[in-house]
Amino acid sequence: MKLELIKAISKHVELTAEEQRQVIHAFSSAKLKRKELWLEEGEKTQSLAFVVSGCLYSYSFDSKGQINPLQFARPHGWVTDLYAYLSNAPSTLSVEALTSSEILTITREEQLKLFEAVPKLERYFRIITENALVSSRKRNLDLLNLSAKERYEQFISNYPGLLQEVPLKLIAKYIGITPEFLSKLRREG
Amino acid sequence: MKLELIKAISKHVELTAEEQRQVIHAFSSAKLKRKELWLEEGEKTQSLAFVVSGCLYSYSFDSKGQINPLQFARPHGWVTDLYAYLSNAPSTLSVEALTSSEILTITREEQLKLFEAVPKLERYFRIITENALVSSRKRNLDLLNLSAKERYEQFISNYPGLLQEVPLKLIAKYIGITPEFLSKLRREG
DNA sequence: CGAAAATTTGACATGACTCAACTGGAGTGG
DNA sequence: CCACTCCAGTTGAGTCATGTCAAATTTTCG
Repeated sequence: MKLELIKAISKHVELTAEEQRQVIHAFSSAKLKRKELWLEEGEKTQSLAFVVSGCLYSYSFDSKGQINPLQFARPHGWVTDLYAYLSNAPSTLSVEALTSSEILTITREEQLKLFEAVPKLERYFRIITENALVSSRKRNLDLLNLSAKERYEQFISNYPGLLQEVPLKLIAKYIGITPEFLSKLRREG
Repeated sequence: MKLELIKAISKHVELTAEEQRQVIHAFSSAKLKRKELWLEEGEKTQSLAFVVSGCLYSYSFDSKGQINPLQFARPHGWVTDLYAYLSNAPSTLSVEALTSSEILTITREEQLKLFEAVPKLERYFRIITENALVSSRKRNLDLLNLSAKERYEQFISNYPGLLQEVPLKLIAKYIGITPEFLSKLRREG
């Protein structure tokens, strides 16, 4: 299963056999059942997860205590509370498995060591972070400019298949509307 | 003025004198007057700007042809159409000076060469991209969870001083409301 | 000074929310 | 295998935050 990680990295930088060995060595693997928490709000673990299979999502709680999904992570994606991961603050997010999932995890400390040992990885993480930034800014734009209905349609086309795995109320929250209103949008087609 | 760039980079990675020389060599400097465009929608320049002094902002046009600000860049900040910069697509954004400004620019091609010559810079750009991603995700959350008034207050505290330099209609668009409504919020205090 | 742009105001319209009630399917225990 | 519960999803009535449009006012700057 660690091969998936090497495959993902190889899309952006080429690793020698020795480098691959070091990368593999730095990660631990784990399995999660549906609804199992990987990261819980308030923890201070500083760990980053690569999704091999399944689907996770990160969320916070809004002012009314409702779940507020932030990011969905599918195979070959990465997930954590980035701010907490980088700064060693206690996590403000939780991360939970939507379906049973396999992940590979690395601690911040291990990652920094790995950067020293395999500097090419700086490039890999620079690139995926750049891509994540492009998506996040795109999302900002969509939130500002699209109507609720357009955001829903956008979501469907951005995450084909997620509609089957994710309860509608999470999708509603993710696109910034209430479940009731999403229900009406769906009825009207 | 290129010293400012070295200063900014030095906050995250240490450069030798020779590396500093190479960095400085790769950038060109430019001055912009108020309202002058640095990057125009549709161009294919693949250039990245570091702000030495002044203030720039990037924007697109919304469905009604209104300016839609995306990012404000102040001294020690970076700005470009990131997607176009990375992928060599024609730019969908424009970048304009809000006040007379000094900037340092580098082309994508030069930047990639520079990464080969000074690998430490991969780290620098990884770090600032990570930070930008944290901010962008924070902004997503704010857009989803805060009321118009709260977003305005957030803006004021995130960008102290920008209120003086930026027309209110741009601020309104940036926080996702109409200038009329912003006007009402400000009256009510 | 005068024109153009930015900001403000007010009347009215509407997209999206709230709340409460209802429906239906998924699990659970007897 | 049924009865029960529980939660996700749906509906509808009423409300509220924010938008629209048009006009008045102020500011900016050539």
